Amino acid sequence: MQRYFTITQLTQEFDITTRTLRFYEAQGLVSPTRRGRQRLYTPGDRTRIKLILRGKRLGFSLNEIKEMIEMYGSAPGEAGQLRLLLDRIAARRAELLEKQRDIELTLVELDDVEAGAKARMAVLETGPGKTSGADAASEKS
Amino acid sequence: MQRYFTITQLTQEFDITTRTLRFYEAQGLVSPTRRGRQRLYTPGDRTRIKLILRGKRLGFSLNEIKEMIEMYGSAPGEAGQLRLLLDRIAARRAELLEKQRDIELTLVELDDVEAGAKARMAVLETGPGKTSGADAASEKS
DNA sequence: AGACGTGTTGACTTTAACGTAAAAAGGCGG
DNA sequence: CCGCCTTTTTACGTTAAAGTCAACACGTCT
Repeated sequence: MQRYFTITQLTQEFDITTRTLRFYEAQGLVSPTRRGRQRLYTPGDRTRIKLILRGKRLGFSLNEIKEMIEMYGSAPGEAGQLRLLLDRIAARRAELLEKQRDIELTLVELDDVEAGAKARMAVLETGPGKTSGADAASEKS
Repeated sequence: MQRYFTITQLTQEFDITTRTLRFYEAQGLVSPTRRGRQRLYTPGDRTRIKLILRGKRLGFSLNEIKEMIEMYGSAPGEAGQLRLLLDRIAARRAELLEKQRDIELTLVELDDVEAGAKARMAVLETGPGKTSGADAASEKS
């Protein structure tokens, strides 16, 4: 079990550049310890990086991701702070649910396009008889 | 039933600026017709705009969105083109499914954080007895 | 005709998220 | 000790996606 990761190990694992990791550090998203000048990433840092990349895949900005990560480590004690935290959680959850709906809609549409394409493929293979005019433009509210 | 939308109608409906719509037009994402110089958006243009915004919410770039929209309108006839189209559809679907998984993971984590916060709230309300050391840092592979 | 609101075009600026290049500092094998 | 490699720091460049600003073109209300 390896205690620390070097920067290049992580860049290879996640297919990113050193520039990216240093940039994330400059933005306060990770804070690797140092041996002299050299950065040493703990397994904890590594999971934070995974969280960052996941956030990016979902289209969140680095600032938003930073907020979310800070939620994770937060143990603010005070009641007002907790209320605020709960609000932020609710907001994020709403965004995520919207994204879920967006994805499902998009998947359905992709299915439609694929079905149409496959139908045309079939026609081409069996020899073009007569072009069927089934063109679903899908114009809803 | 209104035949056309003006640019400001759409900016108000979707909460974007005129600059944005003109930019999308410059990128070839929409092509409103003109009455003189003025842009007139059809219901079809309007749905395209909805598609664009949905794509943005999912973190796709305008170029990616353009590709996807072009898939929709595509009836390329030729077999090679259709193969290529099917490949692209498969690729997009894979991305979307990954995003789905990412979202589900994130939702679970949000649930965790929320549960922790609510627990601390409860302690604060009933009067702090003794701080329970149940701190789930969640360090998985 | 004058003023007003709305729309258009063009140019310049901004912001996020890195890329790229230069120079110096360790560490390490021969 | 020397050369080589990785890492670091600093600084400037780039790209996508708009924002901002200025000036001009319409239709129209009065």
